[in-house]
Amino acid sequence: MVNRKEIIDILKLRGYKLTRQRRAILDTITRSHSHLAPADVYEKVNKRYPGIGLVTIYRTLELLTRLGFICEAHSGNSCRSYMMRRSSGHHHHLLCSICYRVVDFTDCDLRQMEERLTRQTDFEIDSHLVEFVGRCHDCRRKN
Amino acid sequence: MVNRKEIIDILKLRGYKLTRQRRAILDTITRSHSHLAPADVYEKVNKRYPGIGLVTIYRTLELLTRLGFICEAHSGNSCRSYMMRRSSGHHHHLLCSICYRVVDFTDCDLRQMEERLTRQTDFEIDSHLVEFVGRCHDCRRKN
DNA sequence: AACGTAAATGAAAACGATTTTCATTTACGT
DNA sequence: ACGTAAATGAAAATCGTTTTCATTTACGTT
Repeated sequence: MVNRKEIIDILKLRGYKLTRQRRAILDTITRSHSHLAPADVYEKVNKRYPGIGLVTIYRTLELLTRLGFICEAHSGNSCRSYMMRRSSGHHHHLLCSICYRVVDFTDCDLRQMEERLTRQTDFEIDSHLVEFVGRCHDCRRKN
Repeated sequence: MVNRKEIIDILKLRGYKLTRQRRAILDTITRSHSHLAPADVYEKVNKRYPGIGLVTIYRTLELLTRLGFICEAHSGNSCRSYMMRRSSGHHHHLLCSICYRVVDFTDCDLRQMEERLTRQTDFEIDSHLVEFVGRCHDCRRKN
């Protein structure tokens, strides 16, 4: 996983300014282990660093996604929620539907499936989307 | 796959009225082999059956989803696009990113993956989302 | 075949999420 | 400390979706 320090270095390197707002958003997303919709990020950020606009949240999320530091989830929360990219390479997510916690996993057997599908359908497969949704240990115990 | 006739019978049976609009929308979705965002459905429907409102499209898509006749795609087109449910049981989609064609596949090895993840993370897994995105034979040839 | 009724529709308004615009502020190299 | 281009915030615009409500329609009953 890329840590906050490294991200800041890369931002500098690429000529992006290190603003109070970007620090705050990075800090918040790094700290959280959930997948967060833009509005969630806004709320969380403003608790610790008041006065940061929603527009800036959107712009920063867009930037961090473009640079590959965060990635999207499709199931659960909202159809467009973000979380830190913890594993740098090819990986997928396991989402808790109660606390929005995210667990990454990298070892997927989909290559075989992909090859089989390519053979059977003559598609040239470019990408795949895999997410598991469940309830984590802690949330199950609380219910 | 459930055909148009069967769907109409089930609608009647459950007390839903068979309106011009519902017929038109069913006809259009059944005919198409792509995944369609609500706006796409609206456009297609109105080519053949003019004068059907977008609101009705939304309501009918909601109904057909609730009854399980159509299902959603998350990748590609829009984060919320619909297509006929062709296989009735557990299945997944392979989407063409150019013509929006959809191919269903049922045999996935995810049970094993699910079990492994359950063991490793102590999540109780409720569902999974799997989609492959690629370019189909025809679209590749055209480029 | 006409009637009555509840359900379905359409138009407009409301709504929520996201994007654009533009004037002001800020980070950072000089 | 200064200058400049980039970043921000507030407001407006835009887009997709939902709600409201008056009108229309499908369909069971006479």
